[in-house]
Amino acid sequence: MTLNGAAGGNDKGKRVAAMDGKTKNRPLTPPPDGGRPTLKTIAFMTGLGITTVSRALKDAPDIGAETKERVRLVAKQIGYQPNRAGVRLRTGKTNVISLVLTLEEEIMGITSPMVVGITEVLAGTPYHLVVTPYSATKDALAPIRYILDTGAADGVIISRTEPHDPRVALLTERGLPFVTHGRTEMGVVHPYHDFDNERFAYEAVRELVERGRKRLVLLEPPPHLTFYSHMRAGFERGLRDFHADAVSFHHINIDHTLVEIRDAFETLMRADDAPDGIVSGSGSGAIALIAGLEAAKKTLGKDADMVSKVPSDFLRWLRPEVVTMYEDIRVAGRELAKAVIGHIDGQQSETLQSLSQPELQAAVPVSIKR
Amino acid sequence: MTLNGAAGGNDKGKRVAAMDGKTKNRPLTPPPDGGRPTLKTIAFMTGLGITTVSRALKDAPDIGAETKERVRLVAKQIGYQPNRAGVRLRTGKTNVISLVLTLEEEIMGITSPMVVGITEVLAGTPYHLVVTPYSATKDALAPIRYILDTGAADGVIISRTEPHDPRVALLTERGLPFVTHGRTEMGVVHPYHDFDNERFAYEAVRELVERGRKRLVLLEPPPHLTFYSHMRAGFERGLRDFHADAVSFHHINIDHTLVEIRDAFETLMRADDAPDGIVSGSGSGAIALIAGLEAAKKTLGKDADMVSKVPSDFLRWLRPEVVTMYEDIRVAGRELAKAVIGHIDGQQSETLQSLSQPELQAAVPVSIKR
DNA sequence: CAGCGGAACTGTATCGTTACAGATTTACCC
DNA sequence: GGGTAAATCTGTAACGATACAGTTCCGCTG
Repeated sequence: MTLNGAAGGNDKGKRVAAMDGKTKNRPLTPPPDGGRPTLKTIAFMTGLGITTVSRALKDAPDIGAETKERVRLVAKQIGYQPNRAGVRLRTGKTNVISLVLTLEEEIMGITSPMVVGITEVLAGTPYHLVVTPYSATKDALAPIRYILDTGAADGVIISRTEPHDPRVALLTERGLPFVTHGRTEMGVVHPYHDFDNERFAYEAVRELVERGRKRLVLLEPPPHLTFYSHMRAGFERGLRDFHADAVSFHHINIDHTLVEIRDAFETLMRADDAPDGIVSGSGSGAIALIAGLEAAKKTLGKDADMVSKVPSDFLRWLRPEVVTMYEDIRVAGRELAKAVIGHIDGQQSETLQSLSQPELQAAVPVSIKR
Repeated sequence: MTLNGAAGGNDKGKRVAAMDGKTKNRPLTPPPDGGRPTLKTIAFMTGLGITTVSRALKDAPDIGAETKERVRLVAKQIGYQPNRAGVRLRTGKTNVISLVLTLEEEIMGITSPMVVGITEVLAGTPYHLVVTPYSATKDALAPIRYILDTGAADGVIISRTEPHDPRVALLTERGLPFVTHGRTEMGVVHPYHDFDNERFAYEAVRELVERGRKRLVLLEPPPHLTFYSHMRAGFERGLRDFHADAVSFHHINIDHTLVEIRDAFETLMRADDAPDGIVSGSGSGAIALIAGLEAAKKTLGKDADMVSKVPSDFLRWLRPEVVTMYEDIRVAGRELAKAVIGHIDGQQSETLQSLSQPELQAAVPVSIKR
């Protein structure tokens, strides 16, 4: 291999551009070392122009096959990684996915496994996960506006959807890719992942009726959230199909504090028409219900049975008499991440919708026999 | 107010720079609207140079008081927010704090309240929180190297520290601000926040001995983590001071699965020299211990008492007979965030160290009297 | 051999910001 | 009046990447 001039060699007889000394695209000076490599570094090492290197790394059609190979090799050797700020400034692409969370969303820690699931998927991509919180007591639109106004992310993940969700309307209108954890009812087709709460409640009723329970109560989500109606619908369909009655508990929902839930439920359980079957829409809520039931001097499994949706397996360890249906939040996180990326990549929203089914949690495995 | 030329007015008789038409710093054309405002927008509106606007917003000493006022007013009116990519490219400042997490760190969801605590503090700053995961089974240094190599963050939060932690060594050597959740023993002074596990174990022993327990067992952290020795030290100091004996359970620690812990503990509880007092270093571990104890046909509160460290209040709702000491992870998140920012701002590391004390959790409040 | 098309590569301008080195004006002094 | 310092403002270049509009050279055609 021959070397022609200061620039790197090229022994295939190709012409070498004139070096008039005023070029900036063909770096003649080695980049100051110590810093991380840039396109300039590779350009210097290969003797190519910065533009060529950039295009070679993108596999552009107007770059020679051998050149691409050389560039890729050098880039890999020196561990080149594109400067995110440079890309972002020039192209607007942030390579950021924003997870928008309520600060209050913290009961029973739904966030942890979700973040894990999301990052598992993002690990194989150039995307970073940025957590953008908001106070539920304030404006849920604020973080969305911030992201839109500052171009802070390429995609957004939101949860706690409402049937007519202003965040979904805004994001759709402004064309920013997003995915929701939960569905909407706005006639807008958008990516989502959801847990089948209708099915959950229906199966819960079936389970309770099979255990001989007839007077059922539901600890439901707050009415403004979409999955409220899903869960209620499943509950009521179950009541009809399996011939059971509902006991009213509408003044309390899973967003109430544990103490509130317990106190209200204790009152209910002391009433003459106390329920004998309980469907709990949340794992932490279930704990408060159990406490209320026991405060009313009733016994779980005897005076009443309970089916609860749970995000972990604590309840089944501590109260195996509760029937638990597992909602895998980690999987949800994975699905959500895949869906936003799909949306960013221009896939059809219809293909980015998924529903996960409740799984009846098996009993804790018993290892030691006696 | 008079207007001189296309540029905004200035009626105090100050000179107006010659407009030779080739300037780029004094924008003569309105910025393309629809986009978000930049310094150029403000420069156009005020008739000032871009540089002046930039310096005015930073309150630089060489800008007139009235000019600053005008610039600030316009900036506020049009909702100017600096472009992060521009700043980052030019200055290297990312305005990012990176939370480095193990994907496996998920038992009992320590992450949720931590993320909430951190974002609560960051909300009042220009910092964003980026979650950077790694697989504990692989190289814990990988994410640190990534951040260092790509300049991905201004500050880093790490947890699960070891006495000689290579991450701390690397970050210190490379001068990137960080804070650890947990201490180290390397002779390196660095910001940290930690829970006083020594005190926790000591007080736990006191509590158990006061309840008449004499043969105590500790469910400890894995030995390679720093707080292992803290907790052990507190436990042993307690044994000495309060005259109790230790029952060995060293082959199991809080990183084992719940099933492993339960099975091992069941075996232990069936032995002749079974313990009568239990100190659990983790809330989820406590659940497995309870299960093991009950599998061995023993009763909590009768055959043995337990004190556990917990990050939430489930255990006290479901098993009020367990004495729980609360570790407030949300507060930890806040402290960690404050400490990294302090470190970034150049505060002395010594002043950025804090230790939170275990609080004996009060019983669940009883509201309904009968 | 002029002309032309295509392959392969390159220069320039630009995104938004800031460091740095001027530039202009005014005030003031001898 | 000339010189100087202080106050205030401005232009240019640069950070790293990319879009776009060339440029160079080759082979081929008529």
